[in-house]
Formats: sequence, structure tokens, C-alpha cells
Amino acid sequence: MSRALTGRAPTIVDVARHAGVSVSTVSRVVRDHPDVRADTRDRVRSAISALGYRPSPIARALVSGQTRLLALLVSDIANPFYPQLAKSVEDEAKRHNYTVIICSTNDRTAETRRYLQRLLRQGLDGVIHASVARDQDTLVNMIGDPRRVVFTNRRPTGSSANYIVSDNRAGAKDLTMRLLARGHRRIGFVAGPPYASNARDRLAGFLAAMAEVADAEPLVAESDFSSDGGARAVDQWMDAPARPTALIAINDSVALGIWEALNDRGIHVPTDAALAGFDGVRLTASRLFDLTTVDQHIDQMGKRAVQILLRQLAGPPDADPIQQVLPTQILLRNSTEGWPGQGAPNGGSHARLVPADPKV
Amino acid sequence: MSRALTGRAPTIVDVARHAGVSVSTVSRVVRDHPDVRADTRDRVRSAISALGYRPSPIARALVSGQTRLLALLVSDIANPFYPQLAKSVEDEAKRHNYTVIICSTNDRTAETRRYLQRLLRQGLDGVIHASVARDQDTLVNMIGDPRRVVFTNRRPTGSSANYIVSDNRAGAKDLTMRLLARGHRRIGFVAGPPYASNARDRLAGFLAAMAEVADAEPLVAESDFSSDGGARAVDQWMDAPARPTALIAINDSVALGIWEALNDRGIHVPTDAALAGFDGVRLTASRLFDLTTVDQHIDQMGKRAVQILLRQLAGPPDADPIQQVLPTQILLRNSTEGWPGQGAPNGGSHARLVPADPKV
DNA sequence: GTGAAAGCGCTAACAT
DNA sequence: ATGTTAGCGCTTTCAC
Repeated sequence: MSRALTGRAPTIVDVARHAGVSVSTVSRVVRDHPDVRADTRDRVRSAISALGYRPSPIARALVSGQTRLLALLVSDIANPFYPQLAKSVEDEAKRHNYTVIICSTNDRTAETRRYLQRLLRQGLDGVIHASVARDQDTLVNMIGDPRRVVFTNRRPTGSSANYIVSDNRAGAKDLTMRLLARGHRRIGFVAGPPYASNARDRLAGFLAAMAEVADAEPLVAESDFSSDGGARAVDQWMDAPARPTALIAINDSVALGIWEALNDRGIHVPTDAALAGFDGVRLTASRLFDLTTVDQHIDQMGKRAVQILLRQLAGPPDADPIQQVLPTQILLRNSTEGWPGQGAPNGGSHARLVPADPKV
Repeated sequence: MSRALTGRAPTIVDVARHAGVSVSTVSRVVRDHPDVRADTRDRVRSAISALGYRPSPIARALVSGQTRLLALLVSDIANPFYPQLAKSVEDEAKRHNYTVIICSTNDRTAETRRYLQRLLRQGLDGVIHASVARDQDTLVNMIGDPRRVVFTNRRPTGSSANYIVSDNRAGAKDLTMRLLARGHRRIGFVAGPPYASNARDRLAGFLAAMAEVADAEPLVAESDFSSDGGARAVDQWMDAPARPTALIAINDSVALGIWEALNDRGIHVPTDAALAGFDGVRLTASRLFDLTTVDQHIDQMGKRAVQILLRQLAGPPDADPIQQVLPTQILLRNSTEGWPGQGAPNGGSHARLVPADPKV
């Protein structure tokens, strides 16, 4: 069997011998323990660099139980939202000398379980779950300690878990209000799967906005988070005599799927129908689409998720859960602003930034 | 300090006691060692499941030096090519009970070094480098053993490294030939950075094809792999009196950037100019673009990279390097087929599959 | 076929 | 301030 890539590394014993001290002293120096005389410390330090010694995280993990390994659970790394989140998580983790393992659960509890089984005994320190679905209890039970888990992107149920999510409801409501203000009345919302809190919250925001206008006609279709989902909704709605003048997708990927389906039947965005997404993934900023969307501040969210987790890991076992909600920001672009209904189309393609009612 | 998520897990000693045997026997059963009597094995097995025992990979790693941890190095996880590759790598690794850590090097040697420093002593078993640039020697030196590294996507220099890459030269050549056959003569190639072998090979393939036609006029501009790169080339070429009738991008992302830039100046694809990409990332299959591209069989590549690495890890220390080249496949779609020059535009949007001269 | 015991490289009491 | 020693949970000779 192969051996890990530790090289033929010098051990703490080698350093101790070289410096003429005991291993505990070396260990103290390595861990910046104060109880070491300055000259001893220097002697050990030079022995360390002379031998090129680096402590073995494996041995360290065995005794300390700390691996500096985090897991990031996402439903599907191929969904453009997640690589962006992963990058910010990784960057922040790296700053604190942690390493991140990314796992795609496909929103299936069984896969969460399988991953965790391996990872747990691999000895990871904590988990960031960006796609909690029906696997929440499984996860928390397997981890045992809820302080070692932080949820992001989707809210967990119950009140004792750490999380950082966007204010999806406010974002969706404000977006819908905008469309109503521009004269839309029959608006179709392509919703996401109900097991995802962000999908439920966005739907709720949409419905809340529609309820505020007397003659508004909300249409709702279900979809998943992938780009195929939107096509079915289009089939269903666009053949009807009274079709919606605006469509809102659960996320940007689905929005592109809808756009594609509309294109296929000769319906042009935004002149024939307005279209908006959600998330603000980089791609939708392309002037090829100029898609109106609700920006989630993905980088912020990932960074903060790491910070919350590390704070909990370092804190006392009985610390209160940390729960944060980030405001979203509407990016009004041509896919809705170019719609020729009421109001003056701005014609240009520059986004107009509108902070969505920050509740927190 | 926090302890890793090992739970209050039963140890091998617990199992031994429960089964009334020694720890060595339990260890043998766990590792499927043959020298155990059937009934003993059964007794141990039931003790294991009764207690829910799972061996600790950390302790195991300490003694065996094997961590079942692999690293996947990519230049930038936000580039849509890489999540797709990562997924196939992860899936195959999972099948063999390995865990993958993804690292973005940003094509900077210093970042490769920093990652590796941490990972090496974290004790990883091997590395898949999908974005080798000027960091090849650094990487191999730090790892020590070249058998623990497999390069993919980009070819390494020298002849002693494992790799699996696409036949980029043939793919680019065949694509260019297609465009020439359809009547294009002035063709612009937006090249990638020269430190990347796949970029060099694609450029070589383009030039080789252009050299075979007497009145062909190759244009070359340099870019990086991101979508911004293409815009500059467009600025440069499209203002000139004799502008190219077709453009080939180093990859699909750059192709979209070019498309955007063309759009901005009112040049329509494919009627005013044909456009093609490279890679075959899922996005370009969208009927919104219908982008002609050269499909790289990304999933295959990732899967095989893992297989090569694991084979080397299990094999003898003096094994020969494993080197494979995968054929590519041209996907002819509307972004080139819709060009109205010579030849009959097929008008439709269905891809025509053309295997690119498989050299291997 | 099975068990006892010596580590793997480190940390953390507990001495001194 | 520094050294000694007992593990962390497992694998692996080496006896029996």
C-alpha cells in the first residue's frame, strides 16, 4: 500500500535531539506556549529550520482531535451559484489555515449521510451546509454537536442552529413590487422545490406582493433549481389565451432555461415578456442577457458562514446559536426594463441598483 | 480548543472486548485479512455492527501513512469548465473511498506552493493537477514522488509524468478545417496564455489548418481563459477594414465574451460573423447560444485521471508513467452553421456530431 | 488462527 | 522553565 506524502520528514524527536532539549519543549515552542525561555526558544527555532521540521497534522489530529478540515455541503457543484460560494468559503477558510472539502449531496439525504460517515471519521472539525433539505436531522444527529454546523443559503428548521442566509422573502417581494409598478398584473412565478427554505421564502415574497395589488393575477409553477425546470412552466402558461406579461424564476439558471424556452416559441425577452431571475450569479451580468435579478451577496455569505463556524468552534460549548440574515439588492436590467408596457423603458443596459428593504 | 467530530465513537478496543477477542483480530477482520476463522470473523462482525464501530482514518493514517485524501488543483473553480471536471473526479474518487480537496491556484506558482505545503503535511495521498502552468517543477519537487501526481487538461513538460489530456491540436485543426470548408478565409483565433499547453496546442492546430489552404488569412490575438479576454480582440479586429468572417475562441467562456463584444457593436452571430468555442461546457449547449464547440469529454477525463492516479499509488515505485490522449468531438451548431457565406446553412439548431480525427 | 506488545508523531498532565 | 511519561486508535511484527 502507498504511504501518504509526508516525505521522509524529521520528527519532533529529531528536533529535540538537535536542539538538546526535550520533546515537550519543542512542542511548546511550536505551539507558541509562553513558558519557554527566550534563548531556548531560539535554539529550538533554529533546529526546526535547520532540519526543515513541520509538525504532522495527522499525529496532531490523533491527539488533539482537531483536523482543521471543514466540509462544504452543496446540492450540486455544477450549479453556477455554488462555485462562487465555494470560492468565498475557501478563501476565508484558507485565511484561518483551514482546508475545505466540497461535497455534492444532490439534495438526497442518503448522500449526505454517506459523505458524513466518511468525513466524520476522517475527523473534520465542522460543516457548512449550503443546501439543507430533508437531511437536517440526519446531519445534526450524526454530528452530535449543533455548534459544529452552520447553515447558509437555505434556512434550517427550528431555532437552535447557526445560519446565515439572505432575506429571500424581502428580495422577491421587492422585485415583484417593481414589476407591478411597471404595469404588470399577470405575473408567473416559477417556484423551486418546497423542501428548500429559500424557494419557499421567495414564493412567499412574491405572493405577498401580489396580494397588495387588487387586480394582480399570480401564477405559480413548480420547478427544481436546474435550468430545465422552467421550460415546462412556459409550455403550460404560454399556450393559454391570457398569458403572463412577466416571469420570475426561482434562480438565474432557471431564468435562462425559461428564456431558452420562450425563444423556442418565438417569444422575445423583454419586448414580448419581461423576465427576472434570482441570485446574481456572474453569468447573468453578461450583456448577452442583461437579466434583471436579485443579488444575494454570495461572497459575503460564504465568508461569514466560515467566520460563524470558527467562532463557534472556538467558543464555549453552551454558546447561543449565531443567526444572521443578509439584505439583498435588486439589479434592474434590460430583461425587465426593456418591456414596453407601462412606464418608460430605459433602453440602456446599465443596471440600476435598488437595495431591497433590508430587514436586518 | 475544539475537538474533531469523531463523536463518542467506539474504538477497536471496545469491539475486541465485546467480541471477546484481541484487537489484532478485530483489525484483521476489518482489513479483510484471510487468517481469521469464519466463526470468529462473524462474531467480530456482529460486535462491529452492534456497537456501530467505524475505524478512525486518523489513527489509521498515522500508522499507515495513507489518508485517502486527494487534491485537485485547478486554476479557477469559478470557470465553468472546472466544476464539471471536479464533479467527475469527485464521483470516481468516491467510488474508491477517496475524498477530494479542490484548490484554486489562479495559475500562480506561489499559491500552488502554499496549498501544497499545507496539504502535504495534512497527509494527502496524491494530486491531480488540471491547470499546470509554471508550477510544474515546484509541484513535483514538493511531492518528491512523480507517481503521486497526474496531470490532466494541460500537458506537463518532460516525458516522465502521468497525464491524461485531450487531443487539443487535432480538435482545433478539425474545427478550423470545417470553417475553411464552409468558405471562411480570414479567421480570427483568440488564443490563451502560452504557459498552458492546451492553449498552445489549440493554436498550433488552428495554424496547421490555415497553412493547408493557400489564401487563408490567420489572425491571432492573445487572451486569458476568462470571458473578458475576447473583447480586446474584437476591438482590434472588428474596426479594421478587412475583418474576419469567423472567430474561434480558446474556450467557451471566452467565446461568450466575444459574442457579447460583437453584440455591443451590432455584429450579429452567426449572420455577420461565425463564432466557435472549445470545451463543450454544458452552458454552451443552451439554445440561447447554440455555440459550435469542440467537446472535450470532460467527464471521461476526470474519471480517468483518478484511475491513473490510484493505479500508480497501488503499483510498484518504479512503474512507467501512464500517459493518455483523448479524442475530441466537434459539435457543429448554429453559431457557425448559420453563417450565410458559402455552403448551405442548415438553419436548424441541432448539433451535428463530428468525431475529430482521433489520434489515439 | 490468535494474541501481546511495540510503535506511528504528537500533546498534555504531572513532575521537578 | 523544562523534562518524563502516558496515551490518542490503529497496524504490524513476532510469539504461541
